[in-house]
Amino acid sequence: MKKEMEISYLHLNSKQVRRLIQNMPPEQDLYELADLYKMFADSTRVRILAALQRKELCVFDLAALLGISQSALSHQLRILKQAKLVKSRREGKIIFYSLADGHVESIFKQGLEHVRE
Amino acid sequence: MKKEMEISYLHLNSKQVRRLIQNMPPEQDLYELADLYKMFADSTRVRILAALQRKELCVFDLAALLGISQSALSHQLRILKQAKLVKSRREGKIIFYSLADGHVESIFKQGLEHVRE
DNA sequence: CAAACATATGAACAAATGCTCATATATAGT
DNA sequence: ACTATATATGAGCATTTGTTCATATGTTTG
Repeated sequence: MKKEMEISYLHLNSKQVRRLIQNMPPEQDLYELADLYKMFADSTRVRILAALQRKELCVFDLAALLGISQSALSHQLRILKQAKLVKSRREGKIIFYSLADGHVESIFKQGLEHVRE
Repeated sequence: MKKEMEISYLHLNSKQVRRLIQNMPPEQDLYELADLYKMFADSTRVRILAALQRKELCVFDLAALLGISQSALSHQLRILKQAKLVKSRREGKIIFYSLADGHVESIFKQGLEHVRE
């Protein structure tokens, strides 16, 4: 009987690796995680979210503030809304966007901490 | 003299919006933030990072574990390494990869919390 | 209702991304 | 030195992504 080895190399059948597989988050969660972070993976969207951290803003102000076209902004807002990261409310002609919940802010802050070392 | 209005619409010159701009994180940080989250924005990379959360693994085991080609994995590991999210150490022919620091884990967990509501 | 304003959307296109295939590099064993 | 093993890398390709341009939708005002 060989005794257990401590290396993991080519040990896909060993207890260690089987346990590792079982302890991994469900595949589904990992795909959703990637989808969530995709929202933060574009500088335009990150800048939008950063601006909305302070207060709600209308599309026109957001576009001017970030220096991007109304159309590009609108496309990105739609994406962020589908991902439930922002919400909107209408007031007459104007539509105000704001962050959907606190998670966005905490994800944001966590990332900044890492970036700033 | 008009008195201050409470709506923000078309108020790019107002105090409110000027303050908002000043309070935003520096542009540079936002670009780096997007680059950081790009690493988490692909399901292959997320799965790699998830596997490495438990323990270091060699390329061969990782590929088998995740069911992806050695080449695809190697390309992604290079990307993750350049982003300083993983590190590697050689032991003979074998190269073991592990997470570079605790930030990866906390970013990971934070995202999962959001995904799981 | 017509005109002006605020935002949304579809098509088209360029750039970025992730994979595969073939090949290169590095190490170990004989 | 030769071969096998483990990992890395470059080129090519298909897919995805973000933008622009033109146009559509919705809302207020005269």
